[in-house]
Amino acid sequence: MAAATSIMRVQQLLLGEFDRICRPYGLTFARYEALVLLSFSRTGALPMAKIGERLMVHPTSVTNTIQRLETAGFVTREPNPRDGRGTLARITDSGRDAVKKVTSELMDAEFGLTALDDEQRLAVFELLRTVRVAARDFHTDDHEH
Amino acid sequence: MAAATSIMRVQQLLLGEFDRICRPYGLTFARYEALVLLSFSRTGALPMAKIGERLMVHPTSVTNTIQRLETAGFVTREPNPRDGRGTLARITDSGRDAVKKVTSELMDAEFGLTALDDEQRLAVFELLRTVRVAARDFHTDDHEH
DNA sequence: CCAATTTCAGTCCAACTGAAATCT
DNA sequence: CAGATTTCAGTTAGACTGAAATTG
Repeated sequence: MAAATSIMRVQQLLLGEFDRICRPYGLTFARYEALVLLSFSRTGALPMAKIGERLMVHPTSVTNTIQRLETAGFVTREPNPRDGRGTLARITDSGRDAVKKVTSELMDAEFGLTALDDEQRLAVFELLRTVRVAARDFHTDDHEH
Repeated sequence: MAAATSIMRVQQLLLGEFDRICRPYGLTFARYEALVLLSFSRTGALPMAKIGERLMVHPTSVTNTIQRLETAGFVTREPNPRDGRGTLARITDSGRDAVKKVTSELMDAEFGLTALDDEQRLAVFELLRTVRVAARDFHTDDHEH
């Protein structure tokens, strides 16, 4: 129980710090995550469904997130040329700029894990990677109703 | 960054499983946490402000949480005899029963960390304890005043 | 008077459900 | 046609702000 509680609590601490850093840029951490995903994609654009799958969020949440990012000028929407049903979200130059600035600040804050050295952070990552791999095994298909 | 991302993601996985277990009892994980805090207190009752401090939640969130737990019959409210400004939330027998059942189910689910053995869970706890201590999230003075 | 405790009214973000529109 | 993709309307939980009432 102590391990699970610690994860919940540290996440709360991290999210607070991340949101504090994101706020001046008109972002929340959830929106920043979507921007990062787009910034790392090959073409700078991804289908809405793919974004939801990668970030493990509900399709309607993707619509909401992208709509807010579009209002802020950080992404544009365009029809998916390869699937008439779909929409692509594309990161703008302004969006890439915001990602760069926020990421830089997050790195300055050492991602909220200032209390750990590099080796300890790696240990956390490796331990939790085991959990994530196992969880994906149990949720191979999220699309059933 | 990978460590921070892992913590965020595993928390998401854990919270989903915890909420799924809590739901049949009319609880969310946040309300369950408040009940656990009360169940472990010496007298079964705590001031609202103390609950918020321990769970690191806003005073208005405590009011909201306790109000819902009261509606469900899991806590009662009473004036704080030691401070006329204050209110005590007291866990009921029904609340203790719910905590017992949910905790039992959480233990059966191994707290969502089935992929880790005992030693690994301890490692996670120790690493994250360092982070929490730095963030002053550990209350070594466990006695109420 | 000032500070602390709690509550209320209302806002915001995000996850969700159910349904609809559009397209494969 | 069935199935996939996205959006819309509305609900819910929770965190927050600002203000008020009460009391120390």
